[in-house]
Amino acid sequence: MVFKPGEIELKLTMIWREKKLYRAVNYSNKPKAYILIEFPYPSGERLHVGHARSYSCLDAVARKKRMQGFNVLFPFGWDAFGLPAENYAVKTGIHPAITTAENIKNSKAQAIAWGLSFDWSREVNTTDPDYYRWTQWIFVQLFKRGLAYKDVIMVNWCPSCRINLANEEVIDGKCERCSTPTLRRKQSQWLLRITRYADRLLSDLSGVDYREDIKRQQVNWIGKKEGIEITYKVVDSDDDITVFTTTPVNFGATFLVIAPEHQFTQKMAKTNKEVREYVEKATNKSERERISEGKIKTGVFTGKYVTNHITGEKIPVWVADFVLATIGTGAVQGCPGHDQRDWEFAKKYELPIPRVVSNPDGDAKDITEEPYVVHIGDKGVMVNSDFLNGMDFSEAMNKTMDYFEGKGWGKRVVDYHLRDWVFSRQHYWGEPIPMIYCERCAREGRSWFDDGSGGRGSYGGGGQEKWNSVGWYPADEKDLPVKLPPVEKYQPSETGESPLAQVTEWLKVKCPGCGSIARRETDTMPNWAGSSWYFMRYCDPHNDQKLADLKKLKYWLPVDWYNGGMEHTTLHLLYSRFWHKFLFDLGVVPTEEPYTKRTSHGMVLGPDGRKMSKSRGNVINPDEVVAKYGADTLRLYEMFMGPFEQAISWSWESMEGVYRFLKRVRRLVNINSNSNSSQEAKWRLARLVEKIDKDLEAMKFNTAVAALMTWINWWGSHRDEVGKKEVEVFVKIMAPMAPFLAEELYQRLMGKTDKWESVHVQAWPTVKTTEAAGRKVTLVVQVDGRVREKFEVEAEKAAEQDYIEELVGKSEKVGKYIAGKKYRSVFVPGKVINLVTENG
RNA sequence: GGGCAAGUGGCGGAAUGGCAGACGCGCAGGUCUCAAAAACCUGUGAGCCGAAACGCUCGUGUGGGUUCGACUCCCACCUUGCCCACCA
Repeated sequence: MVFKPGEIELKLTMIWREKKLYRAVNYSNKPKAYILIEFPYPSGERLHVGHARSYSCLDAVARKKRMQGFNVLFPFGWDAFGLPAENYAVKTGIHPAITTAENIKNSKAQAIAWGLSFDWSREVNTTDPDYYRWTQWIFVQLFKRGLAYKDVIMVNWCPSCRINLANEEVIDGKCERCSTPTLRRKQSQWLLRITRYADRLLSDLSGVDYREDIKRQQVNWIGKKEGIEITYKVVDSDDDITVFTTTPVNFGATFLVIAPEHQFTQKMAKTNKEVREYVEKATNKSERERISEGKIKTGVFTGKYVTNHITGEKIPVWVADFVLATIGTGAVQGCPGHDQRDWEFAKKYELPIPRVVSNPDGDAKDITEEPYVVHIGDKGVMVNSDFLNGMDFSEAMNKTMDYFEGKGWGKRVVDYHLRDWVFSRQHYWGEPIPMIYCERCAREGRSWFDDGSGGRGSYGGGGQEKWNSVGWYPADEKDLPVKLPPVEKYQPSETGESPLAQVTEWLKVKCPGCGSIARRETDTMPNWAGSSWYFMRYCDPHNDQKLADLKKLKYWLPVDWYNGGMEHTTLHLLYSRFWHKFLFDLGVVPTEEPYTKRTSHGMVLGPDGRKMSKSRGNVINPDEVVAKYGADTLRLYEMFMGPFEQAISWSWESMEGVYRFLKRVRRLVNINSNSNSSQEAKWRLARLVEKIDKDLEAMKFNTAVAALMTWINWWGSHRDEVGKKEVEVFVKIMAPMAPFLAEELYQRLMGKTDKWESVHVQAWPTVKTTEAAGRKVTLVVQVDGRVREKFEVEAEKAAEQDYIEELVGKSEKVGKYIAGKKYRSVFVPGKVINLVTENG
């Protein structure tokens, strides 16, 4: 008998679609379950086996929950803006919208063929103007609340892609996409003030159920640090320099170092040739060069001094490129005894290295031979520090902050590793940033903020504290979306301007402020924009009045379970939490946090154990698997291959094993003709139902499949013991994992009836309905911790110590070991009895 | 340099305080067959005793500890993987 999954799967797909089995119903009185998987980029390569893994697993969860009586929302869509389509357009001249539509069509066909139970009526596509209208609307709200602002910043420029990259997109000094070393250059960019939400993004983590390592990564990325900003006055000058520190080592500060980009450096460069030359050299270096030069410290003395408040000593001010302008205040006080970089710098330029912290466990080396590096939380006792002497390192920090604040030398501040989000891209295939710049208003000092009733200024206060918004207006909300116009060339210009800058007709727009001719913003949004709120749109995907109706959002949000890649833990997850909190503050969404629970899947590696890539030739095509073995085999194998969160290599042999299993199930069900089941069959099945339910919730898909296999193995050798009713139960619990075969077998079991009913809308079997009496367990007898005997007893009896002791007393085997010895017993009901002899 | 995770048969892995190696792959033997494939059955951590059964010892990276009992908990170390990183 040859098992040909293809035809049957196609037939069932058609029926399921027709019956609309997977529709999520707004406001149903069933309990809701919103299960979300990250929507993919529809690439020309289509969906790969990695997608199949996490989709299959979460689909099994969604299907099970549906059978358990939940109103399940399990939606899907496309994160379709992105470089591949644009690069393809640059090469071929074909509009990205055309390739994107084609790719979506193909990828969607795959998802359907895999039997994923998405509610396709809620499909979203970030490149659809009806969708990005609301992405733009959110940007406008951010602008109006002062959370979107323009600033000239150093950006990472990829000379090959001709695009500015966010810091997050630069890996090892190289472009994330093409691995070309990036360069630094200045550009005016839109930024989102995510830092204003840093505290809430951090503290609200305590209320969500994210996997521990995911939480930790978010905490580290936000990187909250408490410290003190100390302002030093430059001797014989009106200038001052502010440093940030988290350590109480002021008695050991023997110099100051400032970044090449620092204001005071720029000022000195005008008059000091050495400084000028150093700055030029340093700023021309690419990020990559700076990193690769690593530990070799270079610097130049400015010729200026400041006075160390606490020691009264004159200390020199240096410029060095190991100090980064974007971190802290762009200036540090050098405490060479207790910081690796300061120590190397002091060694090279022969600056004094005093010790102000001692190691309570004893110092091995002289401080000029080796620094004693301490951070808050480390062990350390203050020395040579006057009133701090003898204090613990952390205690001394508190004392120092109080003391400096009291003297007016500095103030306590909280600093974050998190930076504001660079939101501009000079690309075509992205959402146009819906802003308008008017030269005339700029000249005359007008902006959206001081237009109208005057109430806007208070919103704008936050925005204007750091940038000059004059001349800027958001597009009128009635005019959204600002649609992408057709262009002739998709390539960004050499100057780094977006391709949109060439579309003169589109550029020209009436200024909302003064009515004269103004110019549209030509930058587009980054990839992260559309994906920052898509889970809201699924709740109400066709709304043309709002991004989604609040009542529907109240019903569906928060997402109960969100699964996605570990690589999105710091960026996408943080960005979408930020937007969600912002929209919560506006009253647009009903909850503070978007996702109740977040999990992550592991990668599927090639058979050689390495990441799949075209160039290595180790890519497994899921379509090939489906064509040859059927979708159920693909699904079940990807669940079975190993722990969900772990990276696993593809193995054709293991996959064959799963295929064999499915064939066995089919045969056993088809040849079964018993009407009654044995007691053992019943309790085994009851145990299986419980196990599958628990394993799917705990994401232990591999052991869930193994449990199905164990049952089938038992059935195979006890064929007379399984009756029709139990076969039906088995088919039902298999349905979430192998939906096609389960449906086929269920229909055969039901026979021809007037009313066709899918297995996937049947109630999930409960232990009660399967009559789980008479269950046996193995009780282990140990003597001094070693296994000496096993009893097969009924589950209830296994909990009775007297009964077990009696059995033990009768056992010859055990008797051999305890003969003539006194012992006491440790009894664990249902599991083990350990006889501990007195001198054993 | 920092953070996180993980080390178990020939391989992927199971067991998270109570029978170590579930389940699958692979391998060996067998049934069916003219033969092969498929399918099915049996065995499969290492070692010892033995004709066999029964039995015994060792065994989850290394060393220590807690416990009646440790792959599981604690301490130290070694190794690997991933993420972050001149973060003041």
